[in-house]
Amino acid sequence: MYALVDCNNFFVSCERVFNPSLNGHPVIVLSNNDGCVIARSNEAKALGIGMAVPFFQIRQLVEKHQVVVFSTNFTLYGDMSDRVMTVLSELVPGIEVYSVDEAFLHLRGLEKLREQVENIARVVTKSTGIPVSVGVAQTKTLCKVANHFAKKYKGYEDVCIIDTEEKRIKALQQTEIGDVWGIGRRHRNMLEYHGVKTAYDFTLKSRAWIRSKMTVVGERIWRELNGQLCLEREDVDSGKKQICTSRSFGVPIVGYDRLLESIVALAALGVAKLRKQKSLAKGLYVMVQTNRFDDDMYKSSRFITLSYPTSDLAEIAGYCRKMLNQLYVNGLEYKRAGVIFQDLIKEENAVRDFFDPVDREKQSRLSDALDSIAGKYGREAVKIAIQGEGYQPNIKQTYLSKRYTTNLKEIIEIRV
DNA sequence: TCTGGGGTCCTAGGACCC
DNA sequence: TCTGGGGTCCTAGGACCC
Repeated sequence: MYALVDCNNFFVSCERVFNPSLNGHPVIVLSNNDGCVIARSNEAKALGIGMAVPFFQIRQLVEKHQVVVFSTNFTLYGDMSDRVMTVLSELVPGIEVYSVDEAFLHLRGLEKLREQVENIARVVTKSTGIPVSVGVAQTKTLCKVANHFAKKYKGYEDVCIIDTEEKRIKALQQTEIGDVWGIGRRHRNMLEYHGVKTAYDFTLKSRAWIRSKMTVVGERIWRELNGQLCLEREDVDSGKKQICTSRSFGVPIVGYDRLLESIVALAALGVAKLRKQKSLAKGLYVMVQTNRFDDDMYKSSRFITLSYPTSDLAEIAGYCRKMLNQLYVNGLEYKRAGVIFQDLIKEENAVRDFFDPVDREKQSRLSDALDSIAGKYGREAVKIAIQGEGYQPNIKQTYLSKRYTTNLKEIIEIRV
């Protein structure tokens, strides 16, 4: 049996841990640039504040109901996520971290299932302050269904278990097709057009029909809902397959030099992630874009395959410049840019090439030195010249909370 | 005025090879 | 007149997720 543990309103819950007076009040967390809503407390949901709604559209509502607003604080949420995952991994034989606020657990046998799972939830909340919901079933997709019920209906007390055929059918009959994991807006419309309203209707269609309409992706969902496990264990050690760093700019960027600085700064963030998982990139992708809500939006990208895989920022910055030369159109206001590293390989699998013009040993020693300085003094301490002095992240964070758990200067204060 | 960021997986279709 | 066909690799883009 699998269990899906999902942190309730995760980012809001993180803020509440350090600010318990927020309990019972409507709270929301905003995306980068304070652009739109990415987390809501139950009270905020009850006010009708939707997910991903632009902040400016709900300003009045926020003022009227005194909704407490936070800018996104990923340093804090990332650290809290690590804590939750650590606690979970100590409680069960196997864990697959699926996202910042969710993990699939491999349960210990079937005995006292409910007791076992309730205990997991209790321990997590007690040791981290984060409330969770748990869905238990035979397949991951059914766990998602169960989790949905655990969240939706008070009666389950945060734990829903689907362990009989009867419960499976009943749960699927009460699940709208659009709420099934893996069914997005497109497929929902298509399925509803064909009379498939619930998850149960979906399972009654023939496998061949599903496959012809939705490829193997749909077929997997169909099998999982029917109780056949097909989303197997993820390879935990594999690391990310691509690393993507992109930003929207609060203030648009004009001019080649500023844009290049921003792109290299994004590449620097990506390189940090790349080096952390000890990978090298063979493919590099750079993207620039003007305002996506304009009719005449300009969006363009370039991809190159590197002759020699690397994680060296100076070298990558050189490629960024080459690609930007091809992408750049003078006079535009750029609102967004991104750098993606693809075709990642592990450092230890890199093959030294006789014709490689770069001394990789030396380059690697330099990068290691930079990493260790960054480790002590922060990523801002050392930069390469092309990043420029003037580059600011250019991000609005009006309602930022403190980094309670990772920065000594911002540690929680207790007054008595 | 103001509209996120980081991922995964799959397919179609072109290029190229034998 | 008749003008192969199968395999593989690559890339762009769709769809979805949190």
